[in-house]
Amino acid sequence: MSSPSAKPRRADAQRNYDAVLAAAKAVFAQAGTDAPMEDVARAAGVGKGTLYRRFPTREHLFAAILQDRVDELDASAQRALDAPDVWRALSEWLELYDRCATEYPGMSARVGESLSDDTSAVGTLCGPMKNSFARLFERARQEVQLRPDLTPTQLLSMVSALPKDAGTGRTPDPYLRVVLDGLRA
Amino acid sequence: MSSPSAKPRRADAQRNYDAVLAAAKAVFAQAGTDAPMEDVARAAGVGKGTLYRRFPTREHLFAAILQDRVDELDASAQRALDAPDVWRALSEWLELYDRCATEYPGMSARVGESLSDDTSAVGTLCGPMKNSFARLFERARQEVQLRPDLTPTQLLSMVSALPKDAGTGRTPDPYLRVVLDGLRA
DNA sequence: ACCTGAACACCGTTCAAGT
DNA sequence: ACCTGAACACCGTTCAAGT
Repeated sequence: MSSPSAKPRRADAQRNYDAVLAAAKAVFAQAGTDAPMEDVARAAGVGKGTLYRRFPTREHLFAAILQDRVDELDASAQRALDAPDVWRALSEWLELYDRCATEYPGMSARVGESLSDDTSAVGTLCGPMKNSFARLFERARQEVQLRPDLTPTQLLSMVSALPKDAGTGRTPDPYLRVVLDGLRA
Repeated sequence: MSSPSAKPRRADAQRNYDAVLAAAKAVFAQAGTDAPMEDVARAAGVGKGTLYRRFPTREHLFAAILQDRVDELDASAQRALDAPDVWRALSEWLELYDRCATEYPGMSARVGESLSDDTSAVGTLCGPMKNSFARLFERARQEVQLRPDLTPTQLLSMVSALPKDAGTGRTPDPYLRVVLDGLRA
């Protein structure tokens, strides 16, 4: 979809970028989003300086990790605009959104916090997706009564902040169901 | 209500305990729950060692800070058991709960995470309150239809995790309204 | 019994030296 | 242009020395 902000050029730099990204996914999936950056560098087989050169902050790393997922969600929201049952499409999209970072402990909560900050790396990454979702949300308003006191972005923040009970991969998530039911005016 | 776990005996120790607690409230209110422990010690006018002697972990400090509020909530839940309109009482109690730590940025999210861990300081502190709330919750079930797939503690975790939009002290919180509406089966 | 602050450990971040 | 790891900084945590 959209190209990552500024990919490095040299071959070894690209290799390191990829290695760090892959290592970060593995480390954060296993040890959560608070895992030491040092562990990521080691797992990638690069020096700490290289890690920081490619990803100036932890959050830049998160944004890179989420890139593909967010692009998919963006595309999915656009497709949903033409769905016959918009409420159903909205619900299903939110189920996808709810799961999109569950393999990284602590990630969803972080996303929820930075989502409405457009200056943050994750906030910037999510800009297009937020716009697509907002359109879907507004269209859903025309079909079903949605409560008027919640913006689309607030809804996303709320879903991101939902507890993620370990183990119980129950589908659909009871927490999300509360939100979906409560969303209707 | 219940007495704090193990208060120190000597006068100076007691003074330090109180000073640290007061300082922690001020510092965490101003700089959030991630503020350096060092800042708390300095604000209290004690050495770092004294802080750690009284509060072995950051979370013990949180538990001490929340003590009074949680006791009040506990008492309030017990009173609510006799309310004429239990659903209304439940709603109002959850509004209190929702606000109970808002002056400390990041605190609610932390409470939500440790709430179901009975071995944690905050989880232990909240034990009695959780029990009182569970009774209120079960009584509400008899009056109104509540969704069956959510335990009382899950509900509390969910409310604690709700985004706290800075500035807008809107009452009642739109996020909580979503939860309350979505709670009815 | 309790207090203090120096000492240690850990980790995020920077940067001089090297390729 | 990029990589590396030593160096620095910050802060949580411990503990020897002192009252």
